[in-house]
Amino acid sequence: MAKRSTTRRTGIADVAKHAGVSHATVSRVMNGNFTVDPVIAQRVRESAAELKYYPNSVGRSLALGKTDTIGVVVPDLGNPTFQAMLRGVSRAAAKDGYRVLIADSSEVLSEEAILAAEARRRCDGVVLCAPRMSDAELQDLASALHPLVLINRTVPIENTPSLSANYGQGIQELATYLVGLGHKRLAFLSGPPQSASNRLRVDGLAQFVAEHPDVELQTLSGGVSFAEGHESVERILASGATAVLAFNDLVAMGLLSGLHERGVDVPGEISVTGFDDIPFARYTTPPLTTAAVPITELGEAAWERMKAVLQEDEAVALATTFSPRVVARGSTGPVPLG
Amino acid sequence: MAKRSTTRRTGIADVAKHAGVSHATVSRVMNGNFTVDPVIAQRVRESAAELKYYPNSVGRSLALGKTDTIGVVVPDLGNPTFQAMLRGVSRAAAKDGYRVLIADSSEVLSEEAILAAEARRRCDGVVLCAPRMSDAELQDLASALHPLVLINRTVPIENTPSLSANYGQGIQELATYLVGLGHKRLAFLSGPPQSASNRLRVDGLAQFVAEHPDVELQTLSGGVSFAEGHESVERILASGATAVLAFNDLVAMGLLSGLHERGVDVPGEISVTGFDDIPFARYTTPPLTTAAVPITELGEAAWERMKAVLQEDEAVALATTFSPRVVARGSTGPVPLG
DNA sequence: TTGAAAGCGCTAACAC
DNA sequence: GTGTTAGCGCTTTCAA
Repeated sequence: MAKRSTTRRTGIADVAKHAGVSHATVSRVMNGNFTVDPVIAQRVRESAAELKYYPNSVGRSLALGKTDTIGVVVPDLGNPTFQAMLRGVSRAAAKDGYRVLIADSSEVLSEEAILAAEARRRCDGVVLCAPRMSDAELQDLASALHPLVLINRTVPIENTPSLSANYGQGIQELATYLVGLGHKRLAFLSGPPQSASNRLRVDGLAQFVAEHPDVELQTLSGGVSFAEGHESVERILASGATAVLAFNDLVAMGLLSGLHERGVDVPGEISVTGFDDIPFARYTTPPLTTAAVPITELGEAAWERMKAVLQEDEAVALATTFSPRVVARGSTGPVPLG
Repeated sequence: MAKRSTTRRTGIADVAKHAGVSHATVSRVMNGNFTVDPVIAQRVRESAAELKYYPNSVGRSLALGKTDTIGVVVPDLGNPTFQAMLRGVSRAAAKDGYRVLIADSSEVLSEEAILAAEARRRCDGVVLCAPRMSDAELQDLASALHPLVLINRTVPIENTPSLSANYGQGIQELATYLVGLGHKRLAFLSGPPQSASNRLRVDGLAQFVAEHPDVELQTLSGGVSFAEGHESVERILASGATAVLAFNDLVAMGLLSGLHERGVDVPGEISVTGFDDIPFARYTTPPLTTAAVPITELGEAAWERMKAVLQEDEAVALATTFSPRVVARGSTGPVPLG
């Protein structure tokens, strides 16, 4: 038996009694079923309005077998990239009457699978943003999570669409751009080793170096945050590189800030690139050259795929890749002389 | 009758049958009720594991009359301030086993009340972040929304706690700081007229000016975004002010960027302050002087109040105010000579 | 066109 | 300690 709160909300039964009809009829009216006599329908609507009746969505969900809600699991709600994804998913889903339940794993790997499973239990499907778990674990979980959509993680799983940015291509284009400016000594400030998108960058750069034997590339362990970029200034300067590819814009901005404090001229003495093109990138000093990842669109596309899976659409695109676009701004320039 | 999908998930009845007990016993075991014989409990757990059974949370919610979910309504998911609030609420709620459903009104005023009401129908309570609706509308809605917690909006409503930053005090402290540096001609780049937090700043500045007759203050209509800050450069320069109080950090950063492009030295020729202390504020060039609003803590506190209301705690603090703290950085300096 | 009744999956009071 | 049963609030089939 249900615990009833002190002041019960008005239910379908109250409206039925007030309008002098059965609750089935009220249900029909509330759902716009036109088989109801217009006069009665009107009376029901008036009763509903008078009693301030709104259908209880839990009861509705139970009867309908759907919640009109999807779960979105993100590694860190404080990260602008995931915020933008979330916003894309949320706004797109809202247009179709769906809501988003958020699950923030706070970068705790062991929480991720649990959160995802829990989200799935409450929702009609789940979107996993850049999941940190292993391929094997993801494969295992997939069937329990279905409908499942992956963002920035491509794993071939049946019925599981994925949307991702082509980080490998993006970083290659940035490198190409730098080399075009005359740079031969590059440094890559890498992200977390377990990050799939970091691996894509590493692989992309490896390919780039293979194709450009005259270019020297050093990889320095970096991180994902301002602070980590800021802290790597000394190591970057010691590396002798004339251009730095930072893992992302945050790291690049931290680096820019650190270089500025040390009195190093950017791009006069060293060029810096970011990755993502977060909103702030254009407002750094100098403005940051970066690879723009259409991250909000990725989120929107994730919802479109989810919708298709929910509608059991047979023709769901499986893996979709978005190409980053180099945005040349002031933080990069010709290689310094001498 | 419920629409059943092609592959039904395993329900409590399946486990009951498999373990040879009643579904009530399964329920007891799943809820850690210790009145069950340990041997039987173990058998049930094994059956549940084997069948990969997880309780359906919609059924659970209906029976228990609660969803363990709260709704958070924000005016704009793209705004760092609301992102930080959301993160605070979400993480704090998660620690107590609650999840957050997001509702982004995209600054569309007419959507706000609808979204809030809809969120309330699906959740155990709602948190309204900086609601744009009128006091009257908010009053009307409050009882339907209860349990309700307000962030950055103080309206005396029974049972409705509110958490807010003291924007009036914060802007006065910034003004005091600037005047301490010798500035006498200030400009305020204001936010949206309908924003409650803007009004608090305006009122705070009015009081400040009243107490400092030697200080001249001009108010220029600004906005909330980078772009709007960037666009106001000319008007700021034309105003003749030696120090600018921007509505928030975003506007200040846009302004900083515009001034830099125009070759105006900050703080040599003009001082600029922001408001909020968003994560990027310390990384601008020069680093931004601002009033730090403990926004994530506001979100966390909002959850604590919500929890108290949900537990029908009699002693819920009603209006809690957080004081911003001036963070002096490089974007402000002594008034220029001559 | 409408109402009675079953059922969605679960919890909890009650009886044994 | 365990099963039976009655709901939680809604949708939908079926019969009238």
